[in-house]
Order: sequence, then structure tokens, then C-alpha cells
Amino acid sequence: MGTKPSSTIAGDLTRIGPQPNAGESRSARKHGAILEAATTLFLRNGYRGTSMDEIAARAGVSKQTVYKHFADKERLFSEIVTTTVEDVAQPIHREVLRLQDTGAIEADLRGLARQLLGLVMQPRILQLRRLVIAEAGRFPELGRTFYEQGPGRTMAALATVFERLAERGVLRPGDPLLAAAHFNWLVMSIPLNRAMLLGEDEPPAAAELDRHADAGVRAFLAAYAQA
Amino acid sequence: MGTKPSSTIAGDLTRIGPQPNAGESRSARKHGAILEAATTLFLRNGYRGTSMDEIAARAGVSKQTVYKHFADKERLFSEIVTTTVEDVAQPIHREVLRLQDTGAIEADLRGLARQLLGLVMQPRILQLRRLVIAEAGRFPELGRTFYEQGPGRTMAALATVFERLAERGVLRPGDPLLAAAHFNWLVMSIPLNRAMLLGEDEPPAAAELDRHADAGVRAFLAAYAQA
Amino acid sequence: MGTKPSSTIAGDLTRIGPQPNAGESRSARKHGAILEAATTLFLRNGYRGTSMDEIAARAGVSKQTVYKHFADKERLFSEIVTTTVEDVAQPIHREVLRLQDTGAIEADLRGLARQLLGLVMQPRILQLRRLVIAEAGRFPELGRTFYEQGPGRTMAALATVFERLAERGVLRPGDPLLAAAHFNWLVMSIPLNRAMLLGEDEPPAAAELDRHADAGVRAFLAAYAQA
Amino acid sequence: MGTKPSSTIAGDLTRIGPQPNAGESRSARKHGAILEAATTLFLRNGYRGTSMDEIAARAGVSKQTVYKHFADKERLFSEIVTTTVEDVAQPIHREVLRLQDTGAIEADLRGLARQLLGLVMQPRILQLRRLVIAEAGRFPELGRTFYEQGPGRTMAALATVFERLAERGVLRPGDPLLAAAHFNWLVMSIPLNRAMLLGEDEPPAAAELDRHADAGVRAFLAAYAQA
DNA sequence: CATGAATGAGAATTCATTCAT
DNA sequence: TATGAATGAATTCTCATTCAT
Repeated sequence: MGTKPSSTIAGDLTRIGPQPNAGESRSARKHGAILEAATTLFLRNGYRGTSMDEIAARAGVSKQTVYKHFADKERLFSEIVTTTVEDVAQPIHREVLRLQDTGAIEADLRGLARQLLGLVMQPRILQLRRLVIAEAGRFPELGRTFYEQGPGRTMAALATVFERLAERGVLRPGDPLLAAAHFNWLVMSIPLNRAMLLGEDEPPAAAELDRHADAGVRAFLAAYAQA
Repeated sequence: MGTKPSSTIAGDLTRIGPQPNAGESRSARKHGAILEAATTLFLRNGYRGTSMDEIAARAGVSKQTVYKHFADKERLFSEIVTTTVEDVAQPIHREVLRLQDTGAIEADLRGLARQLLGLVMQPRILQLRRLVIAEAGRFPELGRTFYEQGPGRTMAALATVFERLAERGVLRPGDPLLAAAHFNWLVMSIPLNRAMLLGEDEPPAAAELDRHADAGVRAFLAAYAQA
Repeated sequence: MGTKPSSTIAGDLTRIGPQPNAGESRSARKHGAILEAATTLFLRNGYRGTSMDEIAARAGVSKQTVYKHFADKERLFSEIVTTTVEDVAQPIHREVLRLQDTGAIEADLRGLARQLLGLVMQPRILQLRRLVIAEAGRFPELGRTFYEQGPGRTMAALATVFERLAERGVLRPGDPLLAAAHFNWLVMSIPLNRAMLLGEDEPPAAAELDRHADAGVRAFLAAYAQA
Repeated sequence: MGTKPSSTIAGDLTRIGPQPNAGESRSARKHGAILEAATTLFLRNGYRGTSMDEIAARAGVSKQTVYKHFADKERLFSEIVTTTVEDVAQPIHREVLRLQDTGAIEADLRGLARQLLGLVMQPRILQLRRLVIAEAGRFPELGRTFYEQGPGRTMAALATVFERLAERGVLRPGDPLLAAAHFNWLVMSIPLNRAMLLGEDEPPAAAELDRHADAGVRAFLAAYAQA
């Protein structure tokens, strides 16, 4: 946070090595390299399956440098998961917010469902979810963060939309948060649970995902649309 | 705590565990003790978080004895997860098979849903699911086993039931396996995903679970019941 | 030696298990089984590469039984090597003693050389030689035994023969022990050193061995035969 | 004994080993120390008789450092044996190449034989040969390397020389490689086999070795010299 | 600042040997 | 007498973290 010492101008000018981003100091670049290496490794091999040695090697820095930037492994892990959760949750949430009420409710929801499912089933997010579940015991706050930034936020935003739709008589009245949760899981549960349990990081083909999304939307509307 | 408390006669009579002179041989008793210790530890601390030393200590046997009963840690882990999956999947499947068509479809499904959710949200099953998800990369066959014995089997059995109900005009016609999946996840997803991500092994109160079950059933019937 | 307690007659009569050799007691049979198992394993995997567990398992007895018969691993090893050395040295020595002076010195020596080389290059003897060399540091007396019972005895016996031949004018006069050593190593060194260093326990084809034997004899006679 | 005796200036001046401030980097010095320690221990106690702990202790480095320089024990062993084989084979081969045809064939060969035997019977080479034979099963390529760099190369070089001598009529015509092998083993076999089997790393006195060499040369010339 | 080395512990696994039944 | 279990140490290798240069 405040620990990245901005390099002096002179320092920058005299450097010979690569200077990809003029604005980025040496230190910031290393910081980024460490984050990137650690993210890849943690996602792939889990917390205990990743060693600080590997991280340093993959980042191309010494172990000492890693420890300069991150107090210890737990902190590094926390920061990485938090950052990644925010990174990947962002586009998903944006998608929900883009939901337009064009009057064609089924088409609207189907478009949203397909987008959401496609995003949630990205390899990186699948790995992240698995990682968070695996370490939920050791790092409870990461699970909370994931939940709040992920499904929690999605469902809250959906609830707002559904509330409006209910007011307009498109959806039946009722608890909008419940409707949002049912929508969310009708769309996602089938492929998501398969992926989690079967250990497949490569998601199914888009066509198959679309079928799951469409079927979920159909069931949702049959249950929740105003007759 | 105390090492090998010599059991008094009274002690023997009140003991629930395996009896020294019952049909079980010494060896079988040790085998059981190891399994029990390992199960507890693996479920609590995960694969990498559990050491063979701990297992031996908790089982009250020497490390050698552990290795004489189980070739290596991987094999021990596999056996334990497989066994536990079968143990816990059994009652759940039995519950699905007990589903009676009394004519009161909503009451019937609600009863089933409450039972299923109550079972699935047991601490041991939550831990097991987390464990399997965490190790799905290293032990893919365990994930497959869990899936097939758990949600897979439940949904297949439900599908059979739903097919009959559709034939009788109680449910609308359509893909019965899809209906079964939607039923399953409508009932379970909300509390299950919270538990997985928030790391809570203690499930919510029964009343809350029942509400989730009921809400899931309601949505399911709204979507799938014959008008 | 004297430790094999001969089982009582009654004991033998009441036994149910297999009784291959009427004359052999249970104990003697187990003793033999242990020796056989240990011999195979030590020859194949060396002293440190063989565990008492393996030996017991392969002999089909408990470890305790192994320790009943042999005080410890070192003693077991010693006994086995000593026994095996005697076993395999016996036929070789017999062959040397059979050497007949038929008047056709070259044919006689060639026959002997082929026999000797064929025997010395047996897999079991190659393994034994390797084993003795490997453990010569830890078990010096085994090396001495091997040397004395093997090459030492062969050369001594040959020396006696050569002395007679020298007296008859067939061979040139000179140190008969030196001649014997030169004969021995001219015949054996080439394939033996290859086998030792290249780790091949399967000896070359008989034809190739015969060529080595013949070439050795030819050189020997060129050097040592009376003109 | 005392851990890290801080070297006084005087101490530094009298040291023979690698100097801190010489051209060698710290790392290279440690590398060398590890190699040296491991070589000594492997030669003395064999592969299985040497532990990585011992090596680290004797090298005065941490076990980690050993593992950073050499991936695992097998690799360390391999490298050491290969290096040592090359080191000790070098002077032997040079000796063969130095063989001059001064016209006095017996004196020439006798000089060579004495040199070769003296070199081959050095303690380090005896240990190395024993080690390679002992581990030929586990590390077949080391046996091959030893053979090719050692006896193989010596005999090949000798064969070339003998071929020339045969062309000049000094030796009888015939297979020069066979003659080379016979020369080699006539000179070496007697003391070498004794040393291997009797476990003596200290070679016999030079005078005795010379007698063996001379006797071998005499027999060789009697067999192979042109009449 | 950053690199190599050190530390000190802990992991899985194996072994020779000895009790206890 | 013989079996399964226990013991206690050793082995290879890895890890997170910290010095020293």
C-alpha cells in the first residue's frame, strides 16, 4: 500500500534495464511480477502447494525481495486472493448492471444469464473459487470477501432489478432477493457444481453453457413471471 | 489423554466403541482406529494439513502400524474419502427412494426437500465436500466418486420419480433430469454455497434450512407443476 | 549350526501343514526358507538394499522367526555369503581337479578353461562377486573367504597341476603359482571385468565365452609351453 | 569440531585450500567443498552408506545448500563418480600415450606396466572401482563410463601401439586389441583382484607391484613377441 | 538493495530390533 | 513358538523465514 517507495528520478534515468512503463518504478515492477507469479501459482497449486521459492523464481526476483514486498506467505496469499476476487468480480457485476429492460423479459434475462455463466465459468474464476473453498478454514475472511464481491453482490444487484420488474408487473411480487438467488443458482448450479467436483478447470463449450443458461431462465420465468 | 487407560469391567460395559474381545481382532481394531483418526483429521485439516504422525498419534498406534495398514498417505486418503462418501451418501439416497406420492405433491416434495437439505448440510458432509473440492486436482477420481454417489445419484433418482409424476399429469412433461437438477439446486444452492464459501461447518438452524427448502420447493412447483 | 532344535517325533506326526522332507523338522524347513529368501535378496539388492522385512515376507515367516534363527542382519548376511561361496566354489574346484593330462595339453587346458569360465560367469557367481566386493569394507572376512575358496583355491590347484606338467617337460620350468595366476586371469579377466563394471548379470553367450577361453589358453601356452 | 573457527590472518596465510578472496566466488567455493566432502564419503562408505546430512556437515554447509547445488543424492553421486573417473583416468591414459618405442621393447613395456599398475593401484582408484562395481546395478551408466574411460581406453590405446609394433615385426601379427587386453590384465589382475576382494585400499608396496608388472610383461612378451 | 546461504523444523517413509500375546 | 505391534532413530527432501555480504 504505502510501502512502495517511489524511485527517484535520477535513479530512473541511470537505469539500463528494461523500462516498460515510464511511470512504474523498479520496485513497482517487481511488485507486479511477484503478484503475477504468485497468482498463477496459488491458483494452480493451492496455498500449501506453492512455495515462496517457486514464487520468487517465477517472478525472477530473490526470495528476500518477495519478503520485502510482502510480510509473509499468508499476507501475500490474502492480498492476491483479494485482488483477484476484485478483478474478476468487476466485469461480472458490470454485466448485471447493464441489464436493460427492453420489454422482452425473456430475451433480456437470457442474454444476461449467458453472459454471467460464461464469465463465472472462466478457468481463472473456477480455480479461484476452488482455492477459496479449500482455504476457507484457514482464511475465513477470504471466503467472505469472495462471497460478498461475487454471488452476494450479483444477487443484490439482481434483486434491485427484479424489484423494479415486479413493480411493473413483469414479475410476480415477492421477496426479490430470494428471486435473485433462485435465478442465480438456476442458471449456474449445474455446470458450476460439476466443475468444482470433477476438478475440471476447462469449462464446457459455450454452446453447452448457453443451454444451461437458457434452461435456467426458462424455469425461472415459469416460476416467477407474472402470468 | 492418559495413555491406554485400562478399562474396568464397568468401563467395558459402557463402552460404545469396538470391544477388545468382540469378534474384532486386534488388527481390525487398530485398522478402525486409524481410519477414524485419519477421517477426523483429513476432514478438519485437509490432505496437506494432516501429517501421518498426527494420524498415528491420534489413533494411538505407531507410525509403522499405519504404514502396515495403508501403503501410503495417498492411499489412506483415497480410501477414507471413498468410504466416507459412501457412508454419507447412503442415507441421502435412501431418503429420495422413500419419496411417496400421496397425492399431495407439495407436501411430499417439501418433506423430501427438508430431509435432503438437512442431511446434506451436516457438518461432516460439508467438510467432505470442501475436502473433495480442494483436492479435486490431485485426486480427480474422488471428485468423480463424490459427484456420482452424491448429487448425480440423487438427481437420477429424482428424475425417475419426476418422470412418473409427469406421466400422471402432476408435473408438466419435459426433460425429467433437468427438472431433477433444478429441484436439487433450488433447494440446496443457497445455504450450500454460503457454507462452502464462508467456511462454516456448523450448518444454520433447522428452521432456516427448512425455509430454504420450502422456498425451493415453491419455486420448483411454480415452474414445473401442471397448471 | 547347533542351533537348529530337532523337533520331536510327536510334533512331526501331528503337524497338518506341508511336510516336504520327512527328515526335516519344521524349524529346519523354516531355516532353509529364510536362507533361500535372504540369499536371493542379498544377491539381487545388496546388503543395505535388502530389509529384514522383505526377507521374512519372502520366506513366508515372521520377522521374529528370522531373528530366532539368526541373531542379526550381519550374521545372517555373513552366513549366507559364506554358504553361497562354498556352494558355488565347490563345482569349480572339482573341475580343476578333473583336469586330465591326456597328452594333448592344448585340448586339455582349453576344455578346462571353457568349463571354468562358464562356471565363473554364472549369474549367481557374478552377483556374489559384486556383493563381496561391495561389502569388502564392512565384512572383510567375507572377501577373504571368497578369495581363498575361489580364485585362491583354483590357482593353488592349478599350480600343482602345472608343476607336474613342468616336471614332464610340457611346460617350461618356473614359478607354478605365477603360471596358474596368469592362466586364470588370461582366461577370465576380459569377460569378468566387463561383467563387473557394466553391471550385467546375464553372461555373454557360451560361444563368446569359449572364444575368450580359447584365446586365453593360446596366449598362455605361447608364453608357458615348452618349445 | 568447534563450529566455524574464525580464521586468523596467520591461519589464512597457511591455508592450502581455496582462498576466500581468490578468483573463486563464495558459491563456487561451497560447490567445491560439497564435492570434496561427498567424494571422500562416497568413496569411503558407498552410496547408501553416505547420508546427505554427513555430506553437508563435512562440507561445512547447510543441507539446503547441498540441495541447491545438486538436485538430489543420485545426481550428486553421478556427478562425483563421473568427475572422479575422468580425473583419475586422465593421468593413466597420458602414461599410455607416452609409451616410446626405443627399440628396447621389454624395457619400454616394463616401464609402462610399472607406471600403469602403480597408478591403477592408488587407493582412490581402488575405492572408486569398488564403488562403481557395487553400484553398477543402480547406476549402470557409471559402470559404462568407468569402463570406457578406464580399461577400455587404455586397451584401445595399447592396441594402436601394438599394431605398429606388429607392423615393424616386433610383435607377432594378430588381433591387436586382444593383445592389449592380455597385456593389461596380465599386468594388473593379480594385485587388482586381491585388492578388490580383500578390501584393502592400501596397495602393496611399490616393489611388490613392480614384480607383478614385470612378471606380466615377461609372460606377455613370451606369448606375443616375434621370435 | 538483493543474492546466496543458513536455520531449524517438519514431512513421508523405511529400518533393525524388541515386546507382548 | 511365532505373530502383529511398537520403538526410536535415520533418511531424503522441502519449507518459511532470516542473516550476512
